Amino acid sequence: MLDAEGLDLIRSFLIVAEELNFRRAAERLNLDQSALTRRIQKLEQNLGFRLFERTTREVALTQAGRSFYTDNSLLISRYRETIDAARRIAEGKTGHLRLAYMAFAATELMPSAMARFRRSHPHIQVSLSYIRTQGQKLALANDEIDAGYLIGPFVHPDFQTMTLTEERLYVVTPRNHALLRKSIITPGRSF
Amino acid sequence: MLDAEGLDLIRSFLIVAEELNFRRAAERLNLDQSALTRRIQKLEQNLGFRLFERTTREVALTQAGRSFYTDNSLLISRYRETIDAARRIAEGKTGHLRLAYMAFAATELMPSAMARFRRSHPHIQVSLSYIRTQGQKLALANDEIDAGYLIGPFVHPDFQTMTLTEERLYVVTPRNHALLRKSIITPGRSF
DNA sequence: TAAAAATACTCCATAGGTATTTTAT
DNA sequence: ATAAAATACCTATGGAGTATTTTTA
Repeated sequence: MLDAEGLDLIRSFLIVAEELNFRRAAERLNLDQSALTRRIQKLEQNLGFRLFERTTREVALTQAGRSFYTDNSLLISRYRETIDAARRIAEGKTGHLRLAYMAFAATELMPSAMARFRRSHPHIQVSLSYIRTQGQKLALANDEIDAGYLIGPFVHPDFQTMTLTEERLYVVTPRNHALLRKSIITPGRSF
Repeated sequence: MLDAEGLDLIRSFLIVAEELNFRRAAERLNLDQSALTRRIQKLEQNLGFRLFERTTREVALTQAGRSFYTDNSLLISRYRETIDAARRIAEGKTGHLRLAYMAFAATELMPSAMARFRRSHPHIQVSLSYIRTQGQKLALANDEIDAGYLIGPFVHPDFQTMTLTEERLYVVTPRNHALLRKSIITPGRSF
């Protein structure tokens, strides 16, 4: 696994700190002892302080080296975890879909789509929230949701829409209401 | 400050993720745009998945890239902190001394030494613990303390001793005790 | 067609290997 | 005398710059 790529110096340091022996550490790193010596020298030079006290007979961490070791062994393993997390997402083994819906989609559209999605993408975690059209537009803009069922039209360069269903509008009045005598009714103040 | 040495790829990624534009990111990194392109390519190749979706017109994070960014945005600064912490120790600006003492040192020796030490090394944190001679030897071996006031002799290749004071032994007896008639008294069962 | 990312090519710095020297026990 | 780290020297890999090509809105 070529994980901590680019962290060669730090990784080398950690190994030496564990082995306290350049030759063995070099072996573990598949590297020549002289190269490892130079790596550590370079790291120490970059940092500006010594990490090891060494004679040809004994290698020991300095106090600063000890601190550097404990701090960074955590850091590297955390870094590896971030890679794994990202990889899982890349491979579709996990993920998160934040979906909003409103009344018109609550009974048929959303539940049946959800059922299909759950079947085809079982590793994706889905969170649902009930938000109405205007709220969804805000939520989309604020990156609080990834998609939503809303009432169109909604035209915006950053977003895509797809018409899933069309519904006729009905006017409901008392019996014999004046509007019933008109042949065309326009939405507005008129009624 | 040549701090994040070796974290070039990650740092480059973070900047591109912020700018979402290779040319601008390259400028921020004092680097040629083509070099930056190659860095990201290399990082992606190392990781094994794509971090950006890019056309010549638009650069966007992939889901995995987004995860990688949020997880690692603090990585560099955390790493810098580990360096600073170690450097402070290396420069003697901070540190920790774990000191043990026992009765004979509690009234004069230790307190006055502590006062001097505090003055000369105000950044070093000192923790004191009351442990008797045998316990101190164990504690030293287990790296639980750094130094201690104990009753010598104590000869061991891993440790150094320094005689701070010598005390005469007195024998206390009831009046007219038999021992008072001897001219030499040897410690042991004799009394 | 214009602006941005990707590629081709060259050059140089740096990192690694081999052989040797230094050092401490 | 020996075992380990450090150094000298050489080579090769890889990363950066320049110039150019490809791509898409």
